[in-house]
This record gives sequence, structure tokens and C-alpha cells, in this order.
Amino acid sequence: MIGKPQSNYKLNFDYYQSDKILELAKSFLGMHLCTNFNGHLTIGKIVEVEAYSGAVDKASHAYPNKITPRTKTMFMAGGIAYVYLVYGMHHLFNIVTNSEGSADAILIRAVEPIDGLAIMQERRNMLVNNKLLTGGPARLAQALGINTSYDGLSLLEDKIWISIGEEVEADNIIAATRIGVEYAAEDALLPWRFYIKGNKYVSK
DNA sequence: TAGGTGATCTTG
DNA sequence: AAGATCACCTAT
Repeated sequence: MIGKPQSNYKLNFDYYQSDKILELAKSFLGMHLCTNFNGHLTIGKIVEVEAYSGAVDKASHAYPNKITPRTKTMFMAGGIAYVYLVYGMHHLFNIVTNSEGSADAILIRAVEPIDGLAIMQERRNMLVNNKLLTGGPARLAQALGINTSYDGLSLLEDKIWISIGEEVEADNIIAATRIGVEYAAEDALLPWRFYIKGNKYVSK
């Protein structure tokens, strides 16, 4: 294939290896997060993300480059899923980025349903299609069928992957502080959350 | 606005 | 071994 990648082009290994986490995080806006479990295909357009960098960021589980049974996933080479449980019930999906040994990850906080709407509604036990369906990191994980059993799974295979979606103009990307990281002291003020301006699935 | 829920990490 | 904490959501 020559020229511009098709909209369904799956991101490759090299794409995830960048050490420019903020640029990379922004670039995921508009892309498609896809899952296919047991023949159930669901696709959501990424509309809100947060960057976490284990070396320098007090909000990261891996700060300061702390390897534990949970965080070891983040130290692996980019292009895999980091999925963990919070508050005893919520599964949160992150994209691991950067090369092996660097604990960078990008939390997906909201998607907009693109395909598999009925499956998402069934998994969420909801009839609506509004921000309650896929807006919020735990909501989208549930809608897409992602749970901690997929921690460490490669995004280069056919269960969870990212594909090129829609272009988002730089003017339509808002940077803001991250949500739920008050424990991170001054790093809670970093503008490391990015979202598509005006999208109704975005937090708050 | 308050309470639920259990893995994770620290000894807060 | 026990306790505090937690990258959140739902129903009042």
C-alpha cells in the first residue's frame, strides 16, 4: 500500500516506542480503540486521555521508576495494555508506550461509540447512548469488554488494538489537569489530560 | 454527596 | 499481618 494509511490501519510496534509521551497522548485523540472478544467487535473513538510517566510523575503508579508486581507491565516495551483494578471494582485501560525500561502509559478516559453499540449497551446493562455509556475510564473498559485479565496483552494482535481514526485539528485539543490524582502533590497540577473540545463523552 | 469494593503496597 | 489508599461509578 502506498500513500496515506487507510482509516482502519492498525498502529504498529514502532508507533508506540516514542518517548514523547505528551505528543503521543494527544495523537491518540480521534483514533479508534477496537476490541474483538469471541466475535464481538466493538470500536470507540478516543476522545479523552491522560499521560502518566513513571520516572518523573508522582501521579504514576510506577513513580519513581518503582517496579512492583503490578507496575512491571508498564516497564515493558510499548504496544501492550496496562489494565488494573481500582476501588475494588473498576477496570482501567492504559496504552503502554516508550521502550522497555521506561514506565510510560496513557490512560484512555473516554470514547465515543463507533461500532458494536448494541454489544456495549448489553455489557453496560444500559439502553442509552450518552456519556454514561462510554464516558469515563471504567465505563469504556466495561463497554469494550476490557478487564484485568488482558493486562500485558499485545495491541498488535486481534483482540485489542488501535487504528487510525479521524484527524483532530490542534485547535480542537484541550489540555487540562488530570482527574482523581490529588495524592500527587504538585504533579496534580500538570496539564497532562487531553480531550477533544466539545465532545459530549468527555469527563465533567 | 456518600458509600461500595478488593487488590495493592506500606507500615501513612 | 494489618491497615491505608486508591488514575471511579452509581444511586440518593
